Amino acid sequence: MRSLCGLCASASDITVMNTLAELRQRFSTALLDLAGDAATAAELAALVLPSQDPKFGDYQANCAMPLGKRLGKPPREVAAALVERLDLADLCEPPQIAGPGFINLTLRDDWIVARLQAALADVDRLGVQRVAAPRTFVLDYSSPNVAKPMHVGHIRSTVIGDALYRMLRFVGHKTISDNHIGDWGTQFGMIIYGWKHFGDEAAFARGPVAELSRLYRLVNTLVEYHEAKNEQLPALRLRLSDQESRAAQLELAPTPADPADKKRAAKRIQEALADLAKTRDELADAEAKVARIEADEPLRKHAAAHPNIGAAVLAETAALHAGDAENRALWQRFLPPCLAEIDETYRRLDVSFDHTLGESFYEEALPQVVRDLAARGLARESHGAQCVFLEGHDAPFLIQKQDGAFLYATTDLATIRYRMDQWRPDAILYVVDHRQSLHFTQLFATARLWGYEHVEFQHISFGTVLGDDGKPFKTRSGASVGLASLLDEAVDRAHAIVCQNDDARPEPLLSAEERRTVAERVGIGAIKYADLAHNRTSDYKFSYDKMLAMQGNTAAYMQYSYARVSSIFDKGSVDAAALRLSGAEITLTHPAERALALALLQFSEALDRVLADYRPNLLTDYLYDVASRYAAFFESCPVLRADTQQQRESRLLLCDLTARTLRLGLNLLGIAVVDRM
RNA sequence: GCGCUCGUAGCUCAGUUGGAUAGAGCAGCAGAUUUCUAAUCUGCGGGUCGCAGGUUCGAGUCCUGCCGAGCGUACCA
Repeated sequence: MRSLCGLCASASDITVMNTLAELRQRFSTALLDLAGDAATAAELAALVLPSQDPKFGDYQANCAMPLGKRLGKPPREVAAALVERLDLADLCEPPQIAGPGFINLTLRDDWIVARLQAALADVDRLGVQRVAAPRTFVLDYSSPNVAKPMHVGHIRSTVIGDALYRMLRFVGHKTISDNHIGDWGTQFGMIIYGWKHFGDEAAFARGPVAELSRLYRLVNTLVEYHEAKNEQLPALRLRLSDQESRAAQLELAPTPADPADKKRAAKRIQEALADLAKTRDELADAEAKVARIEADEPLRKHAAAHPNIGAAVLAETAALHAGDAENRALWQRFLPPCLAEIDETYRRLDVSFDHTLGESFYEEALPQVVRDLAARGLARESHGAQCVFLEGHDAPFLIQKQDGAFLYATTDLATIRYRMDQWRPDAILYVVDHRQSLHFTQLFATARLWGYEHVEFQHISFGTVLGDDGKPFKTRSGASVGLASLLDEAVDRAHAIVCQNDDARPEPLLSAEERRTVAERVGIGAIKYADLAHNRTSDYKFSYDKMLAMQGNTAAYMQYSYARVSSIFDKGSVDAAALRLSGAEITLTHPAERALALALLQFSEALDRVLADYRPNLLTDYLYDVASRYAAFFESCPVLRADTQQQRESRLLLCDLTARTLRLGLNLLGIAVVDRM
């Protein structure tokens, strides 16, 4: 229960100064003698929420219904008693009781304006307060394998992790990002083996990473070939014949008389046929893979010359781990260019890390981890492996293999110990795809048994990036898509769109140089925003057309909205900074002004919601709402041509705050804006 | 077999500890441009929220069962 409380307190108690928090505070006070105790009052006060429909006001309190039930009184009566006790006169119009006992709240315009003026004066933070009790967060995200190029699978972890890092830091927490790269695994065995047998010194000199990825691909192909030929094909053929006879048996069995049994039998046949079809597909794939290599003369020769390549690669890896001088030297030589390559991708993505402590960093600590867990009776031997058996799990958590090698479980445990010793965090967040949830459940359970009880471990899991066919995003030939080429494609498409639109103008706005800058920001932004705008836990379909669309909830639309607002200041030769200091005031007369103002007021509430459950899409939703309201305002409220000087200045202030809210919000998501596009 | 995630408009997706008449974009239809950037905006049509029960003042949201999809499930990470 205590750990759950720790969870609830997590990152969400951000500011007592936002409107929602202020309302809840006032309700909490008013509820105290109705509810009896402070805890119940706070719980009920949490039922004050933004209204979902403007006709119910700006906020609504839903607490009278549950409280009425608790007290055995009609909810409307309770609502009336509550309104009686509320001290909201400076904040709201008189509360309205509606329906079964909803209390609808409409903010006073002067209160909204006062808040916005304060936000305007706060250049960097737009009035968002820092948390009262900062916590220390370690964020673990991106974590690519360095010996192979980053691919589409790294987008979500990198982009979501970076956005959470930025937001947590912005609201005042201490944040430490640590890129747990894979720099010590089998993939290095592959390139070491590849270098020794197929390496090309001249090619390495020309382009080390290209040469190393060639070696990686070549060795991987050969390993997979022998695996397919020697293990997969026989196994699949065996399984196929088993499944064929089972399906035949089921089909021949007499149909049961009982309807329920009959249905079950039919289902079993259906399942057997589905299994059969799946096995046939797998077999066909494996056969095609083998055939492809045998049809390629150079590959066929390599394959024939290296029949035991799989074991040999593992031996090279083991030699590296054992301290073999030659392999260590090669590792030392290969690692820097690999790191430089991924750094280039991070530079383009505008992502950086405080630390990059990969698997190799923990190599020496691993034996001690196993000894320590065994000494405490947490780990024991089973089938020759060292295992932690956990309640509620059939399979144990393996921390050392039969052959003595360590696993990523071991490294993760060593990493936890290092991070706890070094940084004493309150929370460690792992931004890793959902398929690893069992691993993290076991890892966290083991870490707690190991003594790390008072730290919040969170697996920030996310869904898969899918292609058009609804299957994991791959190239036509089935290879994973390289991240660099993905970014190139998005930027190229963005460039075409930018040029097309700018050329269509009577007077093109942008130089060739500007077009390239805009395309880079729009293209990269599109990929990041599409990722962040989807619910973290669901899969989503990757589509360049959708993410680069100008309508809807996309980076391009948000960036365009920003550019449109900015252009007003250019067009009117208005110095926004000077205007802010001029004593000009916001006045809300038009409904569209008020709707925009209300949204601008709620920026910090949106951040609260994001960090309560680490869901960046709640910020994109908010920003899209701001942009939509700005569009409505822009249609119906002339700014530069306003009726009076006072109205002109008021509207310019709203524009200024809109622009800065969009820019800050996008920056917290790791997305850059442009002044013109 | 067991476990986790999911099923919302023709398509892609939102939906805040359970809140009032379930939203957005695309696609379809109808409009707005001598422009403050139309790369835009406005309006219309479109839903048995997989199915069936249950909990309650109130269920897309929680519980149970079923149907369907994906993922995981002892020595890869």
